[in-house]
Amino acid sequence: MITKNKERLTNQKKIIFDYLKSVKIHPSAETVYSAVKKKLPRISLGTVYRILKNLKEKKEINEILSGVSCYDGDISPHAHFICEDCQKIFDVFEKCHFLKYRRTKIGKIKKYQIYFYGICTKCSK
Amino acid sequence: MITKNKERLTNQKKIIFDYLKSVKIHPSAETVYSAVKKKLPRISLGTVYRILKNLKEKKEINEILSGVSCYDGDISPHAHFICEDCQKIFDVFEKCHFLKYRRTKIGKIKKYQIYFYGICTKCSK
DNA sequence: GTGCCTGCAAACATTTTGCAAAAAC
DNA sequence: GTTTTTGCAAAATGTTTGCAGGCAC
Repeated sequence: MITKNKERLTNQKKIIFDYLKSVKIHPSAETVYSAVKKKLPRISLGTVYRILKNLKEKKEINEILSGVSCYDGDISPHAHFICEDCQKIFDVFEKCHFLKYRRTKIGKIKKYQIYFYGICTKCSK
Repeated sequence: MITKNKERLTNQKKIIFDYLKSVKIHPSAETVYSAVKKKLPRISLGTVYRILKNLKEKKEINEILSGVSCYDGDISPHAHFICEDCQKIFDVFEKCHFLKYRRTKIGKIKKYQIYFYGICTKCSK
C-alpha cells in the first residue's frame, strides 16, 4: 500500500486495504466495518469512512456510486452491472465497450465509470 | 407526460417535469425545489423528492449519481462528464463510446450510464 | 517526544415517511 | 364522493467532523 507525505501506516489501514483486495464483492462502508470488526473489535465506523476516503484519493480503490457508496479493491478497467432487483453489483470484464478518446470537448478524461442496469440471471428466474 | 395506472396529473408534477425538460443543467432535488418554488411557493421538498422518484420510475428522467443525486430531463443516449474540481456535470454527446452488446453473462442490460471524470476546461485554466 | 490517526459522539446532509388536509377525477 | 397527492414535520439514513487520547515513527 502506498503512503503519501507524512501519512502513517496503521493497522486499521492495512486490514481494510487487505480486506478490499481479498474480496470479490463490492462492500459498502457499513459492510467493511462489520467485516474488519472481527480483527479490530474497537474500530469505529468513522474511521472506516476516513480510510476509505483516503484509499480512494490515492486511487488504490474505486468508489461505486449506486445509492449508497460501495467500494472496489479491483482497480483494473472493468464495468459494473447493478441488478435493479437485488441491488447486487457484478463485475463486467467482457469487452463490450470501447472508449476511443481520452479527451472530450469538455475536458481531459482522467477516468471513467460504466454502469449497466438490469436484472441479473438469478433474479430473472 | 405519461401517467400510469390511477396516477393523477397535478400542477406540481407538470411544473417539475417542464422545468427539467427546459433546462440544460443537471439539478439536484434541492435545486429543483428552489426553481419550482417561484411558480409554486407552497411546494415542499418532500414532494419534489416524491415526484422526481416517480418520473425516474416512469423513465421520463434520468438520475445521475454523483455524491448527491442529480436529475437529467434529457433521456437521449449520452454520457456525463463530472468535473472533479467544480463538480459540475456536462453532457457528452460525442460518439466516444460504442456499447456493442445488450447482454452480458450477468444479465440483460436495460440501460447503462457512462461517467467521465476529469477537470473541465474552465477549471484547468 | 512529536504529530498523525483513532474512537467516540455529536453534527450534518440528504432522503424517506406518516398523517391530516387538499386536490384530481 | 372517492382516492390519490400534497405540505408539513419528524424520522431515518448515510457520511463527516471536533476533540481528547493513543499510536506510528
